[in-house]
Amino acid sequence: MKTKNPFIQILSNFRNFELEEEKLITKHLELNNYSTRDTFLKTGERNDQLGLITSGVFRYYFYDENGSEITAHFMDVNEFVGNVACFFEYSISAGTIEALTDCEVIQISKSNWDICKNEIKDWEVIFQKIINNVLIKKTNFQRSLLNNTATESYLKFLNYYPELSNKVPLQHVASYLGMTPFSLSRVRKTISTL
Amino acid sequence: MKTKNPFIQILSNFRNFELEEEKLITKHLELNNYSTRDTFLKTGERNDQLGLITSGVFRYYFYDENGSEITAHFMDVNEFVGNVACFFEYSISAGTIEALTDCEVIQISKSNWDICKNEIKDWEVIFQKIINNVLIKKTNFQRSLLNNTATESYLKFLNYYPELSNKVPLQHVASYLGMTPFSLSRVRKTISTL
DNA sequence: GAAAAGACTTGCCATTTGGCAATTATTTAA
DNA sequence: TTAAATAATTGCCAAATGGCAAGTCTTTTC
Repeated sequence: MKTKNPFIQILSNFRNFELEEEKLITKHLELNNYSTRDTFLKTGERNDQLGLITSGVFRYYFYDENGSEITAHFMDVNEFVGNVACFFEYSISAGTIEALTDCEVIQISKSNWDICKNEIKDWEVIFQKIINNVLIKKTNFQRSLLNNTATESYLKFLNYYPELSNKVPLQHVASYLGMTPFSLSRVRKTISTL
Repeated sequence: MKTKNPFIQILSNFRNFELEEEKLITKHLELNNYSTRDTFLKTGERNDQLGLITSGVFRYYFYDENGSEITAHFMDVNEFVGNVACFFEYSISAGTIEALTDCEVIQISKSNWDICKNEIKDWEVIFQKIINNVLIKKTNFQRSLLNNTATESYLKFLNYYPELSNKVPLQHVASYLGMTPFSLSRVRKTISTL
């Protein structure tokens, strides 16, 4: 039996599709490869692609009011890559999405997405639910960072995203957790001697 | 001309409703009053009500792994009150929603919501979008707290939720921002002398 | 309206984290 | 393969925040 397209697999968690529907969806998807440091989306651009990561890691970063670079999200295997707010609202991205490793992505353009929306029942709701779940998870995690020490935050990160710590440079993890690279380096040292 | 029901008003930002639809929706809504310190939802309960706040403020709080009480959300006028994750998934709430002032709420039960879902086109998508927007806003705000000093965080809070600072006890704002009440008290002192 | 309970402020000191410079390790590019 | 650039570590000190106790102010309750 042929292995299912991972993109459809994710959607299938919310509803089963007829073979005809699967074909239609597949026809509107595109496989893309990114090398380390390639960008999926740049600041100021409209985000007209949404992709499911089948290998690799991306990060989303922007510059805050002091000009400091802040890594606000990581996007890992089996997660969607894209600035979802921009994708759905045709708005302009305030940050950049960059590949931290070589990546493979199954992606759909906004125009193809709109076609599927008209053809496939529940299409929009399914995506909304997926995004909702991601956001709820993310909000809860960020909330937990606010009331923790640096060490606790990093331990939670390790627990929450066990895959990421090996793939992502320390400086970006530090930024993501809201601490300096110096602090994170010290935290790691402390943890390693436990 | 009769003033529109605020609940329908909010939904109308996403789609216009026929008069018949509005009647149907209204029929499934209920007006409720809460006194200060009444609970909308308790830890361990299933959240089968979703409400639009027409006056007053609620907070959502839970106890973290150290047993400290953490205020994770405020819900103000024109926002929805409820644990949305629980509402849509019939799951059990990990925290309590409590009225911080006397409140008036237009609410809908899950069973009535389900009825509307079958009767009103786009019903589910509209709610998903509303929740999505709230979550995106919340995530961005929380993210900004991670890279700020206590004073900056409080100034952002004032800017972001200008109404709330007068209505909400200091201790809960402090918890929300991830600092101690002592620190927030000092921050306020500093700010007042600027 | 008085007593009690709870919330907020402030001082003092401890702890945590940040900032910067110097050093080492790792990655990139020629 | 080597030189250059970038990233990570570590020491030292400064700044920010936390913890606790005492005192004041506010709210609740009887």
